[in-house]
Amino acid sequence: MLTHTEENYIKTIYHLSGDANRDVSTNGISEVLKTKPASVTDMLRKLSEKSYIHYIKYQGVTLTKKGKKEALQIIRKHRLWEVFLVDKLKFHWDEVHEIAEQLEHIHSNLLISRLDEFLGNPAFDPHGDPIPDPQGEITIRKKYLLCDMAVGFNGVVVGMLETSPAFLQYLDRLNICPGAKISIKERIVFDGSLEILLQEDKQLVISYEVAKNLYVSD
Amino acid sequence: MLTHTEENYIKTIYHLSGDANRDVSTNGISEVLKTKPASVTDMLRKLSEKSYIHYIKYQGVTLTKKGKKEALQIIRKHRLWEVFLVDKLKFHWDEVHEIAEQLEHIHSNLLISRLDEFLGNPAFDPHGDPIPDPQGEITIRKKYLLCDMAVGFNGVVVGMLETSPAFLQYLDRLNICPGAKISIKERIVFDGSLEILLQEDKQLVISYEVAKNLYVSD
DNA sequence: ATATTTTTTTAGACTATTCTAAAATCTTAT
DNA sequence: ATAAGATTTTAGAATAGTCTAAAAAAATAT
Repeated sequence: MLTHTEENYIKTIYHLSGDANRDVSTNGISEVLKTKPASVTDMLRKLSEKSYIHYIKYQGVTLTKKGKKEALQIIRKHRLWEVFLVDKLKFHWDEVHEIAEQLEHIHSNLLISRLDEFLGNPAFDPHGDPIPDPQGEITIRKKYLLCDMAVGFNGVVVGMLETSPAFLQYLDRLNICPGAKISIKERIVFDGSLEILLQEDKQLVISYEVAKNLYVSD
Repeated sequence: MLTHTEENYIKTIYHLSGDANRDVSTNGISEVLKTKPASVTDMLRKLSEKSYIHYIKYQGVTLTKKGKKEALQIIRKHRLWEVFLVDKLKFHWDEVHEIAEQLEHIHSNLLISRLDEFLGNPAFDPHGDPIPDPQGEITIRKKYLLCDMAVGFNGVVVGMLETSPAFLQYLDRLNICPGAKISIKERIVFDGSLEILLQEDKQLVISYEVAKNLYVSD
């Protein structure tokens, strides 16, 4: 069984390597995990021995099939717990990450399948990210920047490019959050701002700057 | 902040010392935690330095006020999670302990108060044990062995003396579980067996041997 | 009261994870 | 092509928690 630390490294490698399974750098990992590169090297040797990663000295790492499977299980747990925290315990979608970071390390398959069922088998977490199924399959949902969509577009908010507290607070004030329904009514040519309809009832105007930082999907 | 290990030691000392805050032995702790006495000694020195326990070499330990407060918080978390697992995720009351052992170490006061609220501020866990309130106060509920109660008694099952799988499985077959309402209709003089009414609708007879191992409260 | 047994502690060592400092390797700019 | 700079690895050490073996203290039995 993996330790919390090993799980965190695997998860970080997954996030850094992206869908394309690109090579991940030692420094990159150390930055995310706030450890020194030397510590990362030690762990990489260990994970390589346990065959969770492909690792060649000085050349970066990728996850093996086994490692990727493990990463997806951890992400599945993390995102299911986030849904629990937001849907059931009324947390704001923006304050659940740290708690889910702890909960994702609870070991019990039965717990996770029961939780999944209890939550109604959600496909996306409160940030709009897909929740891997028990086999590690994820529903890929193409996402676009709102600013690139045409008048008449109709879809849902699935995330933000910019994640500074200032931006998130502003969005919150506008009632824009992941999962919110959004459609484009008009584009103001003068400054690129958009007139939108939110949740099918609130009409408002958002600046091009805001639209440039909002991911949507249809 | 305490580590998982430190929390486990504090919790164990609390459980071993009981309400009366009796002195706890090094060997006793090592047995519960399945570590060697030498390891316990090391940890006791550490917890003593952090003033969670009163510790004099060769004389056993008790919790300080600070230690007891900490223990009660951990127990509060453990028992609230047990309620969650049974009430919401449909676990059997007898299979939740190990998972709760992990969940009790999640650090977030907000999480626990939200969970408490979500569960309807329960006073007892699925085993019938009291859940400390946020200040660490516990509702003490006097418990008796069912065999000692008179005909006409009316109350609830709050625990078992014997906890072997065989006994628990048998109780399960009879639908006797903590929280179940129970009243005594008649006592058979010949063998001490009891005719009882369970959950106000099921009438059955249980042996003296069974009644001797059932805790009840009114 | 003292010898024996049990309990507890000390001393020294191991594993996991981290660190610092220095060496090795790779990349980039000329 | 090579020097300078950046990245990565190695070497050696620290901390938390555990262990074994042996010493010290307490409890017990005659």
